[in-house]
Amino acid sequence: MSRAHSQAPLVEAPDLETAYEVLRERGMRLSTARRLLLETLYAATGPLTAEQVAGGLDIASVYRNLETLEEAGLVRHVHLGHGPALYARSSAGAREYLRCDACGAVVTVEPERLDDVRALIRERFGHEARFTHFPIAGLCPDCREAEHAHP
Amino acid sequence: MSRAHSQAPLVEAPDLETAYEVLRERGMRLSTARRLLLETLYAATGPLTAEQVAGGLDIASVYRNLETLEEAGLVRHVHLGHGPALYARSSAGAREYLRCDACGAVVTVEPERLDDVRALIRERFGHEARFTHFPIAGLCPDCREAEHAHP
DNA sequence: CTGTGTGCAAAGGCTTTGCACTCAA
DNA sequence: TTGAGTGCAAAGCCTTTGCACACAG
Repeated sequence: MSRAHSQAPLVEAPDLETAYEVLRERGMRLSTARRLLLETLYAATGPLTAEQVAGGLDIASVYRNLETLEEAGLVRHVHLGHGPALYARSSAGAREYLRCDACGAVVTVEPERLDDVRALIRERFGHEARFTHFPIAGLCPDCREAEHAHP
Repeated sequence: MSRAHSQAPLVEAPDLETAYEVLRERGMRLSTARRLLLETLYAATGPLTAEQVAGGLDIASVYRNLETLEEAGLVRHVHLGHGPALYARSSAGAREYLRCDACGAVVTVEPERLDDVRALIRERFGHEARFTHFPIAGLCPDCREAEHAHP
């Protein structure tokens, strides 16, 4: 599956032990691969591709597990432009993204900083906007200026 | 190429003849394939996949031409969720999109209706948001309600 | 011991590239 | 006539699936 899914409810697991506990509670096995993925994601400073997070594990298992961990609410993925999806632990602070179409620069922001944007969109369209899975696309300050210079 | 490109300046070509004229002015050939693609896109009521727009033409040529026509400012493509990109003539009225992550529903809106959203984002982040190439993702009214019911 | 999770291999969906031929200008 | 544009075939990138084996519980 993984097509057109609403996001699984996020789980607060501030550290690895808690994350393992979440898996146990769900009756999921704590395989070595699973531990490794979680370790990598918990150590990472930003979102990683499946390949980056793999670290020698088979890529098919990596995708399967990332999906599973996402269903468990421990992991989230985001599509930044073209290229592969990026994965991160879900309890990692800032979780919404802006991305420059021109240079690819990505800004991560806390959800609260987009609450009034969300409110405006919701008032007008009834749509509950979320920039966690797909970012706000557009032009970053630099590229906007550059485009203004050479139009 | 086609990676991380800023959008080509949009060209107003309200009808096929004008579109052909644009190509001529650019010194581009009016091949049968090119005519066919433009005819299909100008006849379409909504954005189409490369395959839908192909109509018997070789898919490689279709992609090549869609890119070329996009550079000429006559065509634009949008990525609605996963799945293939969708192409449309650029001078087709409404041009920004909202999309439901849960059910896949797409709403097309005129750029003006997002101007204040854009202003808010721009004030706060300096980012010039554009929902023409990647939509505003989130939950449509129905799915938001459904999620509220079974959380 | 059981069946969940694993690696390996292969396929699948979308898109791009290489190459020789064709046709618009 | 000539090189921009074409179809065909193949590859490329990211991701999923099928299957037999392995290991957590």
